[in-house]
Amino acid sequence: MQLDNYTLPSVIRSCRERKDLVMGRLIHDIVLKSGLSVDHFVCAALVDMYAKCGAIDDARELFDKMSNRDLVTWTVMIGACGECGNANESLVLFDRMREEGIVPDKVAMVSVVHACVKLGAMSKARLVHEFINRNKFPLDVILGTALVDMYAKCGSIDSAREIFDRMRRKNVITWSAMIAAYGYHGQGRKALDLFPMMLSSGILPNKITFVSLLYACSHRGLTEEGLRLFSLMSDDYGFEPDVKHYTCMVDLLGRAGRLNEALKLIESMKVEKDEGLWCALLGACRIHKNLDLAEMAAKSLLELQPQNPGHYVLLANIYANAGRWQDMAKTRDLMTKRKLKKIPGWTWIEVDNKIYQFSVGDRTHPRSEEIYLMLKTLSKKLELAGYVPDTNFVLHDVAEEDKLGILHTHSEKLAISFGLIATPEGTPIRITKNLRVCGDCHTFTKFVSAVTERVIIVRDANRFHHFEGGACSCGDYW
DNA sequence: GTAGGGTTAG
Repeated sequence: MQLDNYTLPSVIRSCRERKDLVMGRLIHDIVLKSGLSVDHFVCAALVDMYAKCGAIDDARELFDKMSNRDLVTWTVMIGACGECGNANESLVLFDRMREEGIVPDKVAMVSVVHACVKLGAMSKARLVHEFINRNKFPLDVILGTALVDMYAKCGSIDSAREIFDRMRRKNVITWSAMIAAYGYHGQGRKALDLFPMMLSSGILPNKITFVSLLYACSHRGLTEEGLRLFSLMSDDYGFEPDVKHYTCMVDLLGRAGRLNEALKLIESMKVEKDEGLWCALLGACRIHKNLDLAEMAAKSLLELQPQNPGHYVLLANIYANAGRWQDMAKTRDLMTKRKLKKIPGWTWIEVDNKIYQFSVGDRTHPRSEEIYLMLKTLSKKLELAGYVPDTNFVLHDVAEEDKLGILHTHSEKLAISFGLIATPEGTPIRITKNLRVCGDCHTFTKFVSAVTERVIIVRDANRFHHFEGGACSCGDYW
């Protein structure tokens, strides 16, 4: 039989679902020979298939070659850019789409909202929200949930809650998103308070709801509550814990210093252990300086994932904190031998709707002189207030003096200094980091919030930190 | 009769 514009998209969708790029390319060849390569449905399906299989360049090439792109194809491409780490491009595409006269619908807006989530850029988030309001898009449960997630991940838990409260219809995903949001903003109590509210509104939790609840407990040190929920999950709801639930529990017990119980729990597991689980245990060993257990966790971790430089850095930091310099050097050598490099840290800050990016020791910013001057003045004030730089967080083979220099110019310190000179006094400073914030920068930022009387909101790779008056919302649990 | 959308650990 002849293939047509109905059969081909279905076949292409199967390739997408199975992430079968080889088959996908084969079908693409068939499309080219079939004469259907100008069909909307076929093309959109191909772009989507390439994007979801991680072949973003192929998706883009095909997209650029299309002569008449319709709304769905634009939406697919906008979503693909956001997903593959180029959320900025998503927003650029969104503008271009409208310039070409294509009117977005609510599904397109979800992809745009999602790009803002990835960017973590509050001013963009507000603009997109205004656009949604101006064009009177009804907040259905999916677009509403996306907005809740967007505001939370851009740093405003209050705006997220406002949207949440205004949503007429909420489902389990909406509730879970809000619970998770309180969790990563360090407001564990509020996360837990939502649970009975959710139940009384007739919504049943799923396994993800429980991950979010347990996460909220571990990040606030709510140990007993977490243990109760963990039992409740299987006893009352019949959910067998998966590795994510165990990871939250290891984190919960580990942070609380109950490392032996954490280890016992791991040993009792019937599901497969993954690197995240060992990471949680290793992180707890760092906090509580348990070197023996750290080495055991690190061994399992590096067996499972020998190519992740972050694991070596974490272990090396643990050794450094314990003054075990030889072991630290060994860990670093192992990294070199395996040709691994520490992932460079980046920090972003938005000022006047523009995003500025900093790396360690960065001098590319046009106001570099002023930034470094601010950093210098600031450091003097902080030291008078009692701040002592912790050079254990520098993993370079350099003399102590140089270490200070490197630590001093970590990307988050530069971004904060820029924030201080480029925004009005008293306004909050929001920054985003691609890695976890380092211990020294965490202390530094606490002092800055006290000395400058600014609220500083930091989104790192894991969670949010709200610094105010010399303290952090994470309660130093991070 | 065909395509695009939201939540989760470390």
